[in-house]
Amino acid sequence: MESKPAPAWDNSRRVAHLDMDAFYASVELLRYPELKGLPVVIGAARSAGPRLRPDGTREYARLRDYAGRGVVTTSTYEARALGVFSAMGMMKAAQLAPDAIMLPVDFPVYRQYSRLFKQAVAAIAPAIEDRGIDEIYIDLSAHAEPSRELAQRLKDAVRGATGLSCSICISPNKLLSKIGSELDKPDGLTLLAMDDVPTRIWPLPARKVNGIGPKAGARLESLGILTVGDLARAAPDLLQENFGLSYARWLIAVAQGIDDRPVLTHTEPKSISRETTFERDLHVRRDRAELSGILQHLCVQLAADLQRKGYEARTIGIKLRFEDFRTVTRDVTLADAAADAAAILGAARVCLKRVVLDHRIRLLGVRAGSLDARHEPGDGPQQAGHGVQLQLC
DNA sequence: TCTGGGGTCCTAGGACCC
DNA sequence: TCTGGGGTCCTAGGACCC
Repeated sequence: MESKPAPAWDNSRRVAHLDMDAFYASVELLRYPELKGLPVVIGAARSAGPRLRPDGTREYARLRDYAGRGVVTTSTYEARALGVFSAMGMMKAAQLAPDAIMLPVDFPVYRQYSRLFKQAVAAIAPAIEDRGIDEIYIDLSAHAEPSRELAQRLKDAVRGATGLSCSICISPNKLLSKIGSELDKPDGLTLLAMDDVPTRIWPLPARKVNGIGPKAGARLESLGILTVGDLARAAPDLLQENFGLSYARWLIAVAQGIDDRPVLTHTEPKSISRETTFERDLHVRRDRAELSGILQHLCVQLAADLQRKGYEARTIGIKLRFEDFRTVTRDVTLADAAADAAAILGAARVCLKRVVLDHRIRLLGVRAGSLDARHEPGDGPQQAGHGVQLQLC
């Protein structure tokens, strides 16, 4: 019995990527079925939901009525057909689709549906990696059932638990499954094997690869590399000159569909943060009181998050975004880990003093990093995140 | 019509220690 | 006086993702 080194990829692995279709929008359509078939845009956290008319029908806000700094969180496929996509400014979306229905985001409801679909999947396949509210990876290597049947069973379970459709791809790794789950959206079911890479992956734009973002995509394009296939044919030296050794190596592997990352069923958080973009840019001196109050509020919220989740932080950081969109961060390591608002605020103020404040500010954030699991209650005095005298700036 | 909020990972320089 | 290499921590910024 010889022991062979692990191959660069393992065809015996089976990994699924499951992605809910237009998740927030689809949840809203369950609540407001009369909106089915219409362009609907979810965003505008500060706006109100639909109003009930005296005759019992609902009156919805239109995108044209929007004024503010929000971005589109999700849109229905009908809105996407009009050019409205996630992360687009709501004001721009309003230009493209003024008559589209506008709804505020309702995270508690989406989280509830998120739990429902993940529980339904877990009942069939428990090795799940959480990738946010609307998508997961699933390690199916231990299952015997053929991929198509298994994928269909997962989709049926999700629909049964939530009434919602999802798209799923099963392949030998996370990279391919992530790409594949998009190929047949919505309500998709895609199976990919390593042999399919040249025919099904190479024709795709390089930007479809998870990890090739706007910057790398543009750089690749400037080199004449438009598709994954172009990437597979690119000279390694050219890639290394432009992206550095480690990213170049990763690009080369990715172009062959190679990805060894395991499905991580449990991870500890590395940081917890709170930030807010103001409705108008604030002036450091003239709006000092308001800024102070916002900083204090963020610290109280962050302390509550830490305590609820059972962590304390050894570093505290701030984030500022100026009116010109320039972003700066500062952070400081504490002598003792902390989870209380007063300590966080004190550290945030230390950070703030290290920033030259010569522009109006549009965003302020506070971050807790280097997290440790907190001692069990009863180990010592725990400070509450409220009721403390907070003196600011 | 300027661009949310919550994260992860990587790079890189300097401090500091052995 | 000048000269090392390695390891780790701290800090800042940036790319990327959902």
